[in-house]
Amino acid sequence: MPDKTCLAPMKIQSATRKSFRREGEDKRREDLIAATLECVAERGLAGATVREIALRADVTPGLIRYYFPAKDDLIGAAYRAVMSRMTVQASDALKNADSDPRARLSAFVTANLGAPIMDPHNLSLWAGFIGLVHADPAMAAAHRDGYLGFRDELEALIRDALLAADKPADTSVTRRHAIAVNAIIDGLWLEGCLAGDIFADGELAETGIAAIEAVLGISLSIKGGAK
Amino acid sequence: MPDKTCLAPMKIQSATRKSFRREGEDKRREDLIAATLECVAERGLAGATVREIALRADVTPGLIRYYFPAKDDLIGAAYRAVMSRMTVQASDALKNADSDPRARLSAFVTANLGAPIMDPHNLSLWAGFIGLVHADPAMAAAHRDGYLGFRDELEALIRDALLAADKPADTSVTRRHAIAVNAIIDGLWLEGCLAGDIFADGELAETGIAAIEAVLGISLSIKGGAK
DNA sequence: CAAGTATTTATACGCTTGCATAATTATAGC
DNA sequence: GCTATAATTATGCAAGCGTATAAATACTTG
Repeated sequence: MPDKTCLAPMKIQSATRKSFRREGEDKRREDLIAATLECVAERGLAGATVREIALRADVTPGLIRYYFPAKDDLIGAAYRAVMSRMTVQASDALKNADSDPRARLSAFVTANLGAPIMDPHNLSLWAGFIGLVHADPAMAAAHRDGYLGFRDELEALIRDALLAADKPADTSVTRRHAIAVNAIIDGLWLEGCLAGDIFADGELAETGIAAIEAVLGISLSIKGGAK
Repeated sequence: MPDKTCLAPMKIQSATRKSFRREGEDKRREDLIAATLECVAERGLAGATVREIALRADVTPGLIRYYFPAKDDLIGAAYRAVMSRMTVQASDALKNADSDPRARLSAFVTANLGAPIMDPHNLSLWAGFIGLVHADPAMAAAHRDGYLGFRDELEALIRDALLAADKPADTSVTRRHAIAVNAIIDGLWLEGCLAGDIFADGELAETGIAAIEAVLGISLSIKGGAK
């Protein structure tokens, strides 16, 4: 039994070696993260194997370890990417929004309860990661930061909206309101992601805004078209 | 190199063979499911391997396949067990509750937003399974059934509470209310499971009831201690 | 108490996984 | 253009996975 590994001439093997380009570090990291998200979205977290990710990124598995010390680091980076993407998309909605604080809160809610944030893929990703949070302290910390950041942003919007409606807006009241409104958004987001097809278009956003108006005791629509 | 498998006398090997008892079929299934839930709770879905589950159930891996054709069947059974357990616990709270519909709704909410339902382990389990729902149609159906069942129960409670407060309770209004209240419960449950330690005891339940009162426009506390 | 059967263990196979390491190659700087 | 180096591929390994199957054993039934 001849040892092919030693006997075979090197040049012959190299004829079929894959050609490649050197990409910038940032580009590669982004590509790998994007490929990871594709895998998770399509086949769940279990489908995001090193080999499958590499395949999607048109790269060899080994390269992943060149950019990420361990697979978990890539997974964690992907998680942060999803959360930050959703955060940015929601914040973007504010940039193009009216200047009235109530309209801004309304726009924020609508953005979170519509495409592309309210998407089954996002839920799949989010859920998959949450399942790990309990075991991995580092990811737990990352998650808590994201959650608190979201709630803080929400609390600021709520405070401004309350003030604009001449309502009291102490920290004690805005805190509790933020918790409740956050729950409404999260809960409806969940429902929409899980079974979006059983709801009419925009129904969840409307329901959410109505519920939030009730909780805050103010109207979020600017009557009379004030500037 | 002698072939131990063939040369070794059988009797010697059997000296260390594990002794066992034959349990009833139901008992074994329950034990296996319980062991599965332990694994998922402690180390995530990925930690629920056939071998680990068998270890916890004090059983050999092979036995699992005797009761469940494939591992996925066990996982699915475990998922259904969790959901049904939570549903039953919430319904139990109603059995011991006041007869006033408003108090019943209040008790239902409180039960869902406290121990043992609002527990990080339950979230871990739930999230892990949700990650699979997207890929597995059978589990997706199981999940949707559970969700709609919960919402239907909630809608009935809401209708009764509204009627008790002399408020209109058409299907069109109860449906939307059920969606909103469901979101509040889910959202707060989520927050509590993920970061229960940053909330005071009972804070989430109180917040939830206050928010629901606002949404429904009724009070859930029976003033004057009516029977 | 003997025989039969349902339950349980034991063993092993084939596959996939994450990770390590050495060989190769594209690119940048002199 | 040459050379050094960083980026990428290729190869392989050890461990763990789910699953298959045969042997062993506890219980049931007569």
